[in-house]
Amino acid sequence: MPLIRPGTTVDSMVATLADDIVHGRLAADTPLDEGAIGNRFGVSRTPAREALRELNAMGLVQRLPNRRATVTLLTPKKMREMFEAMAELEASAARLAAERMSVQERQTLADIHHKSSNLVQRGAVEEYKDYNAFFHRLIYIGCHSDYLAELVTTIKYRLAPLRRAQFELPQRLHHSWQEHDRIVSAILEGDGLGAAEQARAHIAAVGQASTHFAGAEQL
Amino acid sequence: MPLIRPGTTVDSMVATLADDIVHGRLAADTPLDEGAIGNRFGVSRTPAREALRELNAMGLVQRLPNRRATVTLLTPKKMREMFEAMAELEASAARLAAERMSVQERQTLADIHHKSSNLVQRGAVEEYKDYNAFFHRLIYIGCHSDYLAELVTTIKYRLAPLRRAQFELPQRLHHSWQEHDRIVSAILEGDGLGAAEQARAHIAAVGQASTHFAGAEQL
DNA sequence: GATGATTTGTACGTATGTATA
DNA sequence: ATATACATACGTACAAATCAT
Repeated sequence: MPLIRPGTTVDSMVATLADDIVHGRLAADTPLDEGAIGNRFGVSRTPAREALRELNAMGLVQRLPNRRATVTLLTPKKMREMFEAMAELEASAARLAAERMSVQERQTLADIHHKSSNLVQRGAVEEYKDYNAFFHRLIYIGCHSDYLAELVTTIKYRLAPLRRAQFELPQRLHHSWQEHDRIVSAILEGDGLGAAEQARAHIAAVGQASTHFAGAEQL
Repeated sequence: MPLIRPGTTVDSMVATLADDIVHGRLAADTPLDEGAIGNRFGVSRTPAREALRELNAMGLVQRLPNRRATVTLLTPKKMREMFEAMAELEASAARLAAERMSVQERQTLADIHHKSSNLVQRGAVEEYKDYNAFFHRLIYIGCHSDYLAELVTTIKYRLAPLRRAQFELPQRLHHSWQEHDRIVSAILEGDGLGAAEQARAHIAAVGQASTHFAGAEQL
């Protein structure tokens, strides 16, 4: 008997479709027909319909009564507001991490951060993306609030299609590392306010770099 | 043709059930049978099932594969984390409000706040609850971020069953007003950091007062 | 444990609402 | 503007999983 329950049909459909949307394989405004979705996964309309409802609740899909569902189109205004909220939550997580991280946790953060300077010098974009995800995850863990971590992770996920392109900008890798450096310093010093401020500035920069490619007007 | 679309069956079921849960008419851990829910609203299992999925996405209902859904039971840990996240988001909203509110918006906030001191002196608990909701809404509007406002509103909604009892504590009305007073002062002065700090402290106090009745151990 | 009752998961059919020629 | 095509909303049926005895 498996300890992990065999994910239901709908769950796996949701996971696949969410991934398609977040990776841009399903473009914004694409109509999502219940029947077509069902066919794609070899099931009837019933589970397809439930998957669409779930995706709608996540904000990835738009649903109106008696109308076809469509992939959510983020307006520039909404993008800015989501990056702003993400910045605020990252700032909160960084502040709490500065106050609450154990010695061990601080050590690990400092370690992986310093090792990553190597990636910047080599211009290893793909590897840096992985490191970057890990860096932020360490802060979420360090803030010792699963709920806060979940909130910010959810927003990040929805913004993933935009954030993906940021490291194509020249110098962005370098700047990102420097921003991380300031966050790490503040956290190691236990400077909560400083960590919050640096984290907020970091995400603001990410937002700038990301929306630069999304055709969104800057604030 | 109505400008407002006639909400679907599922939507109204969700609204009713959410209200029942949030107002405590459906206690935590109550099993929610698909068939029973359908009967209650005079519909078949299909819409009932979709309503439960929706409530699950909102966090109000717990669903496991092939098992009955139940009303979500908040653990003390989760409660604390939710109040903490709410405090952080309220702090962010207050900070942004201090920076962005128009003269008119500041005027309105100051007005209704000062008028409310009357309610405190009269001990008008029910009226104070209404004023309190309005006070916070003005700050959400003043932060000029619909998305941030939506985030904090959602969390507040889920914590409503706990928050409801807070004003039963002796002196809580009085303290609440004083906390509001410090927030208003900071906002009127355009002191973003101060407003954030006071808002955070306010929600922390709300959390203390609320969980006091919920049997949750204090931090 | 095995068996019967209950409940969920999925398929499919029909009615109704929306879009399009 | 009407009719036709099409998509969704909901009901019903049955298989599979879970629970209770």
